[in-house]
Amino acid sequence: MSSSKRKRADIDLERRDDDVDDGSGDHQPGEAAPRVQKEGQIKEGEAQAKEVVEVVVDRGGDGSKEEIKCGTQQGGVMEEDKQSPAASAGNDGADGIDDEESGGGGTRAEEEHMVEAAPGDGDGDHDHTAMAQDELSTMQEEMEKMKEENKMLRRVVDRTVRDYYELQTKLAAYQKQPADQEPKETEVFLSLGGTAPAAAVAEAKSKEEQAALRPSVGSDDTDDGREGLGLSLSLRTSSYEDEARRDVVDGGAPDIVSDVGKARGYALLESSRMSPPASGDLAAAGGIGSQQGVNAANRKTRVSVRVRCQGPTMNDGCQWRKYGQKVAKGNPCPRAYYRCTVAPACPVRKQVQRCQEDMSILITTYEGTHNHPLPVGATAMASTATAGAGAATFTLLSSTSSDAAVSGGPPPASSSYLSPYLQLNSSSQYHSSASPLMSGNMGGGGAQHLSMFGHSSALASQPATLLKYPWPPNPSHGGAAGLGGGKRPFWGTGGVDDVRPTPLPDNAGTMASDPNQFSAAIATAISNVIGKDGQATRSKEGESSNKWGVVVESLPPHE
DNA sequence: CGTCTTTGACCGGCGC
DNA sequence: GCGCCGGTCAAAGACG
Repeated sequence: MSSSKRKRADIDLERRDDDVDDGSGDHQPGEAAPRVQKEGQIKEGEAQAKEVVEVVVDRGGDGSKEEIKCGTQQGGVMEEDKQSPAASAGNDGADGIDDEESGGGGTRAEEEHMVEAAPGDGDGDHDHTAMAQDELSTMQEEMEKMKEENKMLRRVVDRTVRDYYELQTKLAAYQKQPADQEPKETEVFLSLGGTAPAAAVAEAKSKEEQAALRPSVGSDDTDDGREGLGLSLSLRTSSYEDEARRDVVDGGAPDIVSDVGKARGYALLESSRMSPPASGDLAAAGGIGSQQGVNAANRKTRVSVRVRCQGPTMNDGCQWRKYGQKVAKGNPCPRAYYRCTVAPACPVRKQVQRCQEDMSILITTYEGTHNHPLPVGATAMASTATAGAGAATFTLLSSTSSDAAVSGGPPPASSSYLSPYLQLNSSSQYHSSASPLMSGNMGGGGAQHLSMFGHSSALASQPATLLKYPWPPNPSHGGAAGLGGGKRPFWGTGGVDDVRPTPLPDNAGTMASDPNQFSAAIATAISNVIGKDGQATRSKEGESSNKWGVVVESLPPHE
């Protein structure tokens, strides 16, 4: 990753901080439970701040200025403000309007005041007055537009929040179903991209929702393929075999690819749990004499992540050893098999395969549960472990396409269902912290489809400070530090030292600078949310906020 | 020299 | 029972 990219991430981060302050007031990180509530409460006010954030996201996501204008109008103004200081006179006013608007103000009088004041800051020339008037009228029009958009956004957010809570309830109920009553496994599809996976979209109800929502959310976009980053999550039941097949099929879904083709960050997560692992599974994993025996248990937990990635594999923070490669039927691209080498007996494996339709998309499927402390940077497989263990840990992780990877953070103790989204937003310097436009029903047998696509980030209020320590500040996560076996740091470039408690901008920038990292983080987040059982919502603070290893070791007996 | 990747062979599950 | 296919093993080679 280039230094320029990193720098931009830092800048965005700062901006975001400001935005958060403007819009959401002061949220304290780590208060996840109240946070959930807060989401609903601030949703209206957040609509504005959201958009600001969103712009930053879009820009970062595509790394081009053009992308920026795909954001909301407010965002565009903001961007101009940033990019061309020369035009700061008018833009400052616009910026101010943004703030006023978010605060519920944004009246015409205020607007005039702003605009007139701006030139005054310059030279105060009378000739500029006429120009200012023109500008004023233009801005008034923009304001009207913005207001309309805001209304739409608020409606969307309202609905989203309602849906979310409804869904959350259903999800909890669903996850509490006894394993033996669940012959089918649950799949979770998460996609970061312009659109939801085709398979997921196929669900009628979800489709409806998306159809209804997308226009409103994406209305600001000037180009279709660039809806920026979207996040969609679907949950459904299916047979294990089907899932395996879908690994290929989904990847090949034309509509996905087409959309993905333009979205920088894309990830699809697929989490499967045939049934909760027996309590002995981990023990077996730990003692793995025969991996075969363990595999059966391990396979109960599968997480598939699709990330647009140029490298042969995405760096998810763990160490892997390739032990095989095979050309799977239906996809000419060979599938590589990796084994976790963090611990000698770790049963976790992953399969990496390029998407047939879009070679730039890497489909990584993690399988199994780690039997060792995980590097905080571990991505989906970490989540797998967590999910399998039923622990409510969420982590942000990184996955770079090549070397360096910074990872995400120790979960806020909360680990509430919402936390991932919050995390998502908190870390989405570049990626859309979309308003979780969740739709669909958990209806029996049916597919649940959660989609968070688009632009506004209903959850943007989450303080960026959550990212301050994407890794446990506590060196005792030594699992991570030592996980490389002393060979290689999990975070490529600088080794462990580099990633220590560096303040927010650094790591956040790193993550933000790599869409893949973020995608993987999201995947992990969602995976965790889905993977954990209902119990997870209780958020066993001590454990979940501890390190991964602890989580793994504290498997609920009933699991 | 140790570690990792490559690659062909082998094994087990599944469908016909 | 047979063949296909996915997954794994293990020897050989590559690399630092």
